[in-house]
Amino acid sequence: MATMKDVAKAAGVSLGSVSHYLNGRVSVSPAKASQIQRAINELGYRVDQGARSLRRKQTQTIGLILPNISNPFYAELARVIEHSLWDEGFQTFFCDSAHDVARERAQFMNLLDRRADGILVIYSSERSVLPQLASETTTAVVFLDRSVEGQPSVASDNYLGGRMAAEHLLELGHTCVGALVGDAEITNIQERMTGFTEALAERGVTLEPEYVLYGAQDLALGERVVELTHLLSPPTAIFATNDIVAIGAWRKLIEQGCRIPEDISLLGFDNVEMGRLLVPPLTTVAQDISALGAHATELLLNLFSNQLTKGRGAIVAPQLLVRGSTTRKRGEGESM
Amino acid sequence: MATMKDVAKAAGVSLGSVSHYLNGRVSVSPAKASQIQRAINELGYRVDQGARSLRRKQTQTIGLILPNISNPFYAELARVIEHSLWDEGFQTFFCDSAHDVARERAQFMNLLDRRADGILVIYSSERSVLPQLASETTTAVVFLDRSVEGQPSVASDNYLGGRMAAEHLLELGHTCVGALVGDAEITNIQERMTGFTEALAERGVTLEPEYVLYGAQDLALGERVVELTHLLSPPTAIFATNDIVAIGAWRKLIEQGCRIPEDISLLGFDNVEMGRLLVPPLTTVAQDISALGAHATELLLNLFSNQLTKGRGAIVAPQLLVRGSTTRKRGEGESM
DNA sequence: TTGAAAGCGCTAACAC
DNA sequence: GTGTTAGCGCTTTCAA
Repeated sequence: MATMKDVAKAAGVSLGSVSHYLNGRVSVSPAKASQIQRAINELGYRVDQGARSLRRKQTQTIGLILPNISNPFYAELARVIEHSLWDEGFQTFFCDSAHDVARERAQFMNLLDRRADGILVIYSSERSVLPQLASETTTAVVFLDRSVEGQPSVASDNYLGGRMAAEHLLELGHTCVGALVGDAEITNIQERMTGFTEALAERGVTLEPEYVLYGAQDLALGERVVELTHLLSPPTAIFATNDIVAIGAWRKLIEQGCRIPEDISLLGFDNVEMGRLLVPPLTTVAQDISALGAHATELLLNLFSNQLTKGRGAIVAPQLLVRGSTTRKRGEGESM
Repeated sequence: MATMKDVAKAAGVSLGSVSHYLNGRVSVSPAKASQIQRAINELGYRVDQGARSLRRKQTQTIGLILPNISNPFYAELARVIEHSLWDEGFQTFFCDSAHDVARERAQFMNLLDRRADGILVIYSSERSVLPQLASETTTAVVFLDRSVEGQPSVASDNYLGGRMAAEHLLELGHTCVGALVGDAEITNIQERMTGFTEALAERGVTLEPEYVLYGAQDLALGERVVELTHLLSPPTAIFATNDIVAIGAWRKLIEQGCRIPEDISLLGFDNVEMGRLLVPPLTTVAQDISALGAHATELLLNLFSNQLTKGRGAIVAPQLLVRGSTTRKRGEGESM
């Protein structure tokens, strides 16, 4: 592969002139410029970004660590992030941690070794060591989808989202509600549940412990919804802390011949595309993925270019999307 | 950040010894080794992979270009690939081309500039210039999910998959069938349709032009399924060339009060997770994503490490997954 | 075993 | 404007 030296020789100029021509910071005469360009074309010369990075001490790369790219919520976030990063001239190093704390740690260190200019992380679990590692490095790190104490982080207002879910159900007249809680140890899920229960409590409704099921954030948890419908006095509405769980519940309920929303209202969180496609489509608390991604990349880029202070972050407002899976409690009139 | 030079000074040894210790190819005395290790710990030294790459002329990075990470089929493929690459000591540069030929081209060149050891590509459309660019570079490139003439490529046996779909429908007694064809210009889709129509033809069934709808590979195409059901003699079974399209059709049919599979059988291709979750679950021709990913990474790694010849590739067998969305044609007996 | 030194491909002072 | 040069952090030959 041709180097700058080869180009200089072919064009009959000095190495420095080629560099100047390429970087445009120091001007070169039109005559030399065209000679250089011709040599570049002839040799098919391409700058070596690695060598350039070594000198400039800037790699123009960003690392992205997330738990599972097959989760459509993370995939969409990754898409948005890659786009804005690319538009800003950065390449994305993609790391799928597979919900594995050790792997995640190794990926983080690897990113540091590669001198990534910054790292975006959606950590895998509360046992993650990344918040700790982030506080020990000088590399810019932004946490996404979870709020991390003392570290820059960008997340939805999960508490508010939880409240929105509860308020929607209350307005529809539901007073006996259940919940499916996936990955309850993760702070964002806790915030959703706090918002949900507090809003219920304010209207005198309590979420009874036997009406709450805990588990991993997956379809299997949703399918356990039957444990709720088999209760003596089954709930008339169910809140799932994320759409995947809600979809698992949807599937099980339909299979059991249960009508949604006539027999039971179902409400999710995230606004994954698939929820829209169900029949009936899933009512959900939508996270603004574009805003999440935009804020995260902007914050990260500011962090290492403008030397912004660490510890700042952004909270993105969620939005209730009322679709077909929730309706007024049976027997309830139209009056509030 | 500490450099090797700093470590050498702190340990009281030469720069070379530190390098030797780190790389383990030249042995150092136990005494020096422990001094060096101590210095490394004290300084929190981490090797600079960029500098190492410049010397070794190997970056241990692979580029992955795909049209849209939000497509669950590509997401799953990306997941599998990132995993095997990581296990082999490679980092993945992720590029989402957004189905944009110009963008895809820029990403490819960028990967070349970064001296990625290899590039894995699922190109965006038949107008893609990547097959051409790949033939002009010495960097290892493997095409995925599409067969490219004269270039190493890994794909499913789409022709066979198309045949499987047709044979399944024929065995169920369907003789009046329709098809929803997404992205018809892409070779893999053409192969699916060729297999499908040929297998039908062998049993004397023809796929009439008015029973075939063309469009982009998305939900909207699926929703146009009503154009088929409104025909005077509507098809009793429909083949969608991929699951996303099939899901769009599923949704529309259910909405219209059409019963699946009693009124109409529906068959997809890919085996996206969501298909399994519908009620009834979608019968589909499954692509073996793990095998696709494993073959692709293995081929790519061989290409630049073992200097294998270009032009080789792999074909992965698909598998018919009979689920609830297809059934025997109404009025047909159990006999074949 | 150890260390000195050349150099990977590039940038950016610096002097002309 | 142009060329020369030091050096980014590392690997690797080569002598000692």
